[in-house]
Amino acid sequence: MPYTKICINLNPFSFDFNLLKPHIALLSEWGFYFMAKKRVSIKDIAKALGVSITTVSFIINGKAREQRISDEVTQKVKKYIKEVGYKPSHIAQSLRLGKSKIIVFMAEDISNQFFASIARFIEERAYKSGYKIIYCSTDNNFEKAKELISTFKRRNVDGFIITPTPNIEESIHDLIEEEFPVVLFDRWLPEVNCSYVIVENKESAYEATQHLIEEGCKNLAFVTVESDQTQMMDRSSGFTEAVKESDVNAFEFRLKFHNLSEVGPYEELLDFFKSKKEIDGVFFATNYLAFEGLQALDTLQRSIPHDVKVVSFDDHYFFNLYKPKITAIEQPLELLSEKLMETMLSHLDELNLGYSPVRLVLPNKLNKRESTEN
Amino acid sequence: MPYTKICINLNPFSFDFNLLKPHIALLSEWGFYFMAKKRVSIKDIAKALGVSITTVSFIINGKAREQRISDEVTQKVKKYIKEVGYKPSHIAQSLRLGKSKIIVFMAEDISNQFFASIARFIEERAYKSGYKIIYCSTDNNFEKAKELISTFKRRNVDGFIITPTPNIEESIHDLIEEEFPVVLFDRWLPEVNCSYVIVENKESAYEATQHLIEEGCKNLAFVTVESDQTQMMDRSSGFTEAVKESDVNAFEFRLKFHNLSEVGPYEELLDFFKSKKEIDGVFFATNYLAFEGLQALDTLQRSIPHDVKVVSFDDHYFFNLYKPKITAIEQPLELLSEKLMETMLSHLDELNLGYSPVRLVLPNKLNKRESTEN
DNA sequence: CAAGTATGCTAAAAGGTTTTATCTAAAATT
DNA sequence: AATTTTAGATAAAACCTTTTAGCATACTTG
Repeated sequence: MPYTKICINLNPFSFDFNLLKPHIALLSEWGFYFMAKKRVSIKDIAKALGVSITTVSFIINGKAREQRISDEVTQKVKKYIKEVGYKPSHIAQSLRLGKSKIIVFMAEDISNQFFASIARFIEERAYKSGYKIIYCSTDNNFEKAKELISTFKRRNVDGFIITPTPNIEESIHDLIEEEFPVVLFDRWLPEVNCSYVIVENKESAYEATQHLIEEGCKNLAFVTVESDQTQMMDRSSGFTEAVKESDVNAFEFRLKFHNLSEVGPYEELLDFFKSKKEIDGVFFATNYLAFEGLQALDTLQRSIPHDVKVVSFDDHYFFNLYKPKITAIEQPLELLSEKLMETMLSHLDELNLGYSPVRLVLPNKLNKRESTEN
Repeated sequence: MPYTKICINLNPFSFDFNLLKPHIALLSEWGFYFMAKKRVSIKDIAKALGVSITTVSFIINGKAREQRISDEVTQKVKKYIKEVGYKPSHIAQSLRLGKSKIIVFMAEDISNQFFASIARFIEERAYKSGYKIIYCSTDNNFEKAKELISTFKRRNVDGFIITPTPNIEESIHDLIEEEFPVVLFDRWLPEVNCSYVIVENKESAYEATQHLIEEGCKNLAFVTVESDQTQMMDRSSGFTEAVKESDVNAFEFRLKFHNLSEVGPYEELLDFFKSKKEIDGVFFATNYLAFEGLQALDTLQRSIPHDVKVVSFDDHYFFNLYKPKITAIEQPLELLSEKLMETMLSHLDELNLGYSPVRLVLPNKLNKRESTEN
């Protein structure tokens, strides 16, 4: 909201607009333009009403009684504020109070359904508490995340909700050292003493794998991406553990990291399934992999669940729509978001009280679907 | 980033930490805590280097030469800044300059794939230009949107990107009057002279309907929601026009607005399709409706594309994955976001130059898929 | 009646920038 | 020699709040 530097302050009670008209006309001819409405500040209110800034501020902040401002003055000020529609400048408050009431939400990719859903829940909760959310996507790229963290520090954001990228430990550590509230999610950093909210990756992977085994699979595949982040490691070890406990064969297939220009995961998976004809059960470590894998299996005419049984981590609307329906591990999105914000807000409340991290691991739900064979 | 009020400023060049140790120990015993690192301000730099704040500011902002600051001083300051890792406070800058470098993205629902994708593209573009994005979801609710706009005004956001809700005209009008840059998308407001970026709803609906007719459909259904917003009206009129030009029957089915608690669209659609057995072609006005409709058709055992041919507005990853693949109108998400930000940034540049709205209507792409009958 | 307390309000500092106007000393021009 | 220009820097205002400390005046209290 820009306004010209030449600014005529008008007392709305004592001014005759007609006096001004010829001057405005002249100014307009000179190429100036006239701002009818300058944003009114606390100072303007004080001046207009002949009281001090302090008084107005106290009244605005509900401290009138406490500060022994007379009812008469209080009413006068309140009335005027309503009249001119005054709203305090959030920026000035931020500067004064050192709080911006902004939380940053650093997702891996905000357009991904999982993160977008969480974004929605978080937004809801944050706005209720007077916080706004700035989002950004790290692409799981360390450099980018580091850069983002640094620019957000400058913005005096009040807290960080982050899906940590690889190698980000030091930046997170610094953040905590500087007393920024930080909550990680989806994955965590064993080397950093930081709050996080994650799900039972290992347990659910174990359960899902067992499910495949119970369904009679003998040759299991675990399809994942090249990553040593906790969520992937845990899913992997859940799978491995379940496999060890029974006498089935297991294959682990790690997709290379993909740039969009390279050959896609679909082709890679096609090759993989072609080369392992014996596979009769697949565990996809993410739903994205599952979507690609399902296409590959379809191309190869392996029917689900007859020839191959499939389970995916991270449920999706489509797994229920797809024919056949696909069994998947559902993460408790709403609860997760709820806990994320709860943790964040409690950290924000307890600033100065020292840092005691909260670590939450939430249970998932295995939605078994292949029995519902339509 | 809080710090205690008792703050000992240390000149990092001339202080011996050992001198301080016993005092810190004592303070700690008293319950104080010690901040190793206070955020350094421009003032600290000036004091430490024995120059004025102005000088430092000029150097930081690349105006050293212009303001005839000697190279000697410039180098000294720059070196020191690098040493202490000084970064200007964005809040203070915002206050001073009246710009927050924040754009707000008001979507109908940020967790919806369409909006989430746009959010991602917009983010990319914004960050490149030094802007951050705050998002929020209006739920297409007028009250909520109005409230959000008002709180964002206080935040001195620099611009608004909005999917307008019904009845929001006045708020948008006020926003423009107050010289906030505003760009609408997905739909627009005929009564407000405001920039927007939308797609060719009518043209594409016409084309898609024609496609159904060409494929031999004789009894067409148009499935939409109760809404008089432009995007829906245009899709509807595109359908109607195509129908009029040929001799097919047409049914328009408008779903009631749903609260989550009510009976779902699935049941409603089931009833609809049951009652109109002659329908052999369906145009869904949104992909959400299509997903629900596909399930209903599946339940009724109407095979696609044999018994019924289907087209949906707004393409989706899943339409390509579904069996059979579903024909859909693909909106140019990336281009749309690109134009959205381009418009916004140009408005931000041209502030003060008066308001000349930009109106863009982008073409879609009809992805015909039922021929690919796998 | 002196001392203390309650009442009603305000001045001024602080928070961190940017920018305008100004200042001094030296150099260049009359 | 007197005047103007330039180089090199700076003081202070402005952006808009919140909050601490304090100032009169009027009322209690011992």
